[in-house]
Amino acid sequence: MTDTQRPEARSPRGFIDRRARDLTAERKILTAVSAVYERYGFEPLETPAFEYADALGKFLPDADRPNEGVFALQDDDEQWIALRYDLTAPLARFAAQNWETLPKPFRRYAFGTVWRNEKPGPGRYREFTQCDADTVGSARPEADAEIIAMAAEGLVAAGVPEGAAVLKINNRKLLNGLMAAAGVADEGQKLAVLRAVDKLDRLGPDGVRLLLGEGRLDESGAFTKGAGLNAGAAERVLAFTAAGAGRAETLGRLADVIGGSAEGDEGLAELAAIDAALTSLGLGADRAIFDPAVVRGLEYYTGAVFEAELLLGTTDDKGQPVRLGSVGGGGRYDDLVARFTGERTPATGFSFGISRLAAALRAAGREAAADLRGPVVVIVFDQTRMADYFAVAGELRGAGVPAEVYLGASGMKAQMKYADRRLSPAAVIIGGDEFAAGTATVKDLDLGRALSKGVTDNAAWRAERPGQVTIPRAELVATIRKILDAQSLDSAL
RNA sequence: GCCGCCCUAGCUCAGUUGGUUAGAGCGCCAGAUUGUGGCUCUGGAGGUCUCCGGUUCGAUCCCGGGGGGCGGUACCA
Repeated sequence: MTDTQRPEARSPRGFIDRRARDLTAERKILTAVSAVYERYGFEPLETPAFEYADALGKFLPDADRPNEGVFALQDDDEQWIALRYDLTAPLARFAAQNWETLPKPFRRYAFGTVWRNEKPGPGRYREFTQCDADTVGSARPEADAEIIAMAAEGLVAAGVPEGAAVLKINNRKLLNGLMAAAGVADEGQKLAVLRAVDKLDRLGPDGVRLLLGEGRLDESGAFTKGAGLNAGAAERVLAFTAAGAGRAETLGRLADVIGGSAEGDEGLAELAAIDAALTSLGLGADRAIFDPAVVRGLEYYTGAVFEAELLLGTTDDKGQPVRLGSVGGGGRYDDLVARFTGERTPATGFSFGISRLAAALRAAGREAAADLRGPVVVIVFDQTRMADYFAVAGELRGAGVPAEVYLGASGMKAQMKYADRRLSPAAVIIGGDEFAAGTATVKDLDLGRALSKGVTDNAAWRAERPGQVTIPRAELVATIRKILDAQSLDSAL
């Protein structure tokens, strides 16, 4: 094979490899959040990674652009199938397909990988994990409130300290009512207003004012066409987005701004009911607030919308402050199942972006050091005694201690280095002396890690053999157990 | 998608106003230390200077295009 024929070892754009550090953290979050969902009475459901493209809805592949937004391919029966881009659309399909036999309302949670064929950015990939819970078949605002409460509890279970995250709640009907009152009837104009409001956190009121009016010229020189509202209507929209305060107080302020549109009043009533339910579920304004500036996606939400925002201050690899922003979101989508059945079916749900949540927690230094632990390494001192070494590893494993026999070809020095690099708590050394005496030498690597900080002289360091004890073979497991119980990795690192 | 910037060793980056042997730090490997990781010292390996084409006696450097990355913007279920 020549050089030019060799493939380059690289992962596709927007896709990343994730190692133990990330995976253990994500699994923990997944397990914790799932447990919360189950405690609220949601049953697990797994649906396929692929769906027929028309079932996914919005991004229908056509001959020209089959992969717009989704990863799609044509099956050998000529039908387009596509990788799911979230867990809600497959749920809508499942609910429609099995509606007759499902207990209603149907409450399920699901987690899994989703794929989006779009431009990757920092912390934004084309493949990631979501954990999602939905109630299908209940129009009650309490169903929304319960989803919100569950999301708040999920955050705590995932390791977010109380007070470090907030659920922001809004209702599409308010925005619709506002626009009706402001005289916005054109659908395109409505969308433009929603997009403008969605940018409030990034551009501020002045930027949004421009986008509500004629348009805005950004620093790269690109011009974004605005919604074309007149000044009075634009100010009315801005006043609406600024109405956030305490939950009850926000409701009062919004009532003033929206002023009696039928749809707006409906939205207000729903929010009032959500407020009451949240209060009885024990969620105060420190954990769930009304924020009129929350928009979420444009397409399918019909009522309440929610967003989970992390408030932890964090920095990236280079020490730059990072805005963590949203780690999950959801809302009410009363029309999604109707796409299949023709019958309006109320539904509401919430999704966590697990990878993003895990990355945020790691960035905030909330990662448990125990996640990084390697196994106890049994040093191969004598190639002819492999059976004995495997017996030692087996004994440790039997006692529930992760352990492995070194399977490389290198000498003892390299084996010690290997154990160190794996962040192993201990190494087991059994050589000629130990075999003869019926003993084992156990080296506490954590202790060495801690002591090494103050060591400058290599000869003395080696002579001392810190944390190393030779004990009767029968006491091996107990000795290792003692080292593990000390959990000295934190102080060693 | 559009606009701008960038791409030299595994990583972070020097450097060559186009000239023949391209550098550093960190990391990696080995020895000092015959059965012992982290400190120190010594040595070593590692580069088609992102790729393809053009200009040139000669291109890592100049020009064009591709790819990848970063930032802004648009979109974001």
